[in-house]
Amino acid sequence: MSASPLRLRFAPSPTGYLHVGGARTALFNWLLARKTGGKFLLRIEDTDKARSTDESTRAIFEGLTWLGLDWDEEVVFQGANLDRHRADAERLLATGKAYRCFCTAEELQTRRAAAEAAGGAFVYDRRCDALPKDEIARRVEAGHAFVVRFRVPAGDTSWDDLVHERITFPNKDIDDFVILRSDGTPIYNHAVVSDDIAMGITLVMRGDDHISNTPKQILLYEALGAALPRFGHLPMIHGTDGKKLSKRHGATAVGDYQHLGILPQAMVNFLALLGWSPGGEFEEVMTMERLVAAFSTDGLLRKASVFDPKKLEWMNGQHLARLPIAEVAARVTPLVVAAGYTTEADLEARREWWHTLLELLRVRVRLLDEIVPMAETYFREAVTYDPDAVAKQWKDPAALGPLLAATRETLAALPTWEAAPMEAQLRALAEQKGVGTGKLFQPLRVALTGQATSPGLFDVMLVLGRERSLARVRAAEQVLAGMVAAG
RNA sequence: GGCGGUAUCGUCUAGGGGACUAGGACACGGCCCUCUCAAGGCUGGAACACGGGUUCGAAUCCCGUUACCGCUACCA
Repeated sequence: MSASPLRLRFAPSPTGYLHVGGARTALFNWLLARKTGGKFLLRIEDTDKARSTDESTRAIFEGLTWLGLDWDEEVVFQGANLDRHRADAERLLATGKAYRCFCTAEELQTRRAAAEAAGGAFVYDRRCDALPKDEIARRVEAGHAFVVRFRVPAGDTSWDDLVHERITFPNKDIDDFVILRSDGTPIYNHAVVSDDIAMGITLVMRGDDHISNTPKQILLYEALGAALPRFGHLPMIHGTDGKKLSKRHGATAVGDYQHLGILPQAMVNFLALLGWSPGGEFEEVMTMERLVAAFSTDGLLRKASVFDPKKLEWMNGQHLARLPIAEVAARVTPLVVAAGYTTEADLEARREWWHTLLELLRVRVRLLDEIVPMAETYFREAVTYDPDAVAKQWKDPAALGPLLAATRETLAALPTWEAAPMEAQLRALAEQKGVGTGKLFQPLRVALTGQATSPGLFDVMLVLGRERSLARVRAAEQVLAGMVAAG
């Protein structure tokens, strides 16, 4: 396509956390940069001093890093470019592309209210543009406050959007917008254009809530005599109720999902499929590498999509099941250590055992954190019995006690502690006792784990080890005996 | 209100005039597997917003309507 490498950017304002919508925008820019050998730049739009915080800036860095979206070159802080923004505005003033406006915010507010009351749309009437030169000079001399307004020329402004087709705005519908506040700081559209020009951005890919800003920005590029970049407007991401995603929908920051136990690769995969499709038949579960290879602006969709947490969870389960076990261990180890079950050194010492346990558990969960409670019983000496499991599986303590005793003796008699002979002997025992395997295995599961559900029984006994398994069965026998005695 | 954008199963999407009795995925139901729970396999219900055109033929092209979303600040 284009001969020179693409220069793309993600330009969030640090006024909150990294939102999933922003993350998706960043992802698409990153994907395209990596796919085409272009650059992916990061610019922090911190010109709104009142709302910008360092904490938010950090959250953006952390969020992007967690997702694996690394940026090229130095981070640009918009606030540091104030002098250039001002100089560009001065240049527009000098070339007659912009003019000073002395109307106060209060006056404007009143006129706007009046216009709306009359049922019409408010457009600035250019009264200050009609001021005589000497009057302007007099007011400036007298120190009257003024803003700088861009004089929107007549005509139409249009562009070929990368996602949409051609979009056209009649200039008459565009107000003479302010580019410099009375305190000399730039307004968004002006700062963006000034910075995008300075950064050499060749493709502006952002949310489609910026579509109506685009004609203003194009006009600014032209007035500044700069080459136009291409524009691409991505659809929004909505909540399950079809409304723009917000706090009401629960977790909206990527950090929220990180703490919920979502894997970054799952988040990336899920987000990539919101507003983009490789087209045709395709496997939905993809690695970063595959996404980069498959990504193309041709597959960009125009319709807003709904963020479905259920599908994200499913996606996470898929990635969790495919991840190399060492990576799963790296992520779960801190969690079980934090839960107080064990220490990192202990897990390192019995790495193989730990990995075996994780293999058994990971396929049964969708979120990383869900592994933690499941793993607990394998770290404890004694079993904590789940009341529901006991109520369901230990209904007949008098009959069960002897059966578990027989089970324990059978297991204890095994020359080796291996799954196959274990299973063969226990099945034989069930048959000999005239009970279905379920009638034997289910109560035994409760005896071994305290739970009604668990990985396969023989896997459980292997992980537990011979001594602990036998001890737990014996403990269960005692509990059952107590139940019989208690009536 | 004005301007702009969008419109395929509940959700994510395939589809770019005939291959569509509209395909896949998530979710939901059933069945299989089975010591439980998952995973996996099979399977069921479920959609082209509406109305006009264009065409031999429209989910696909055009127009209108409706709905939804965004913008409409000396916010970003």
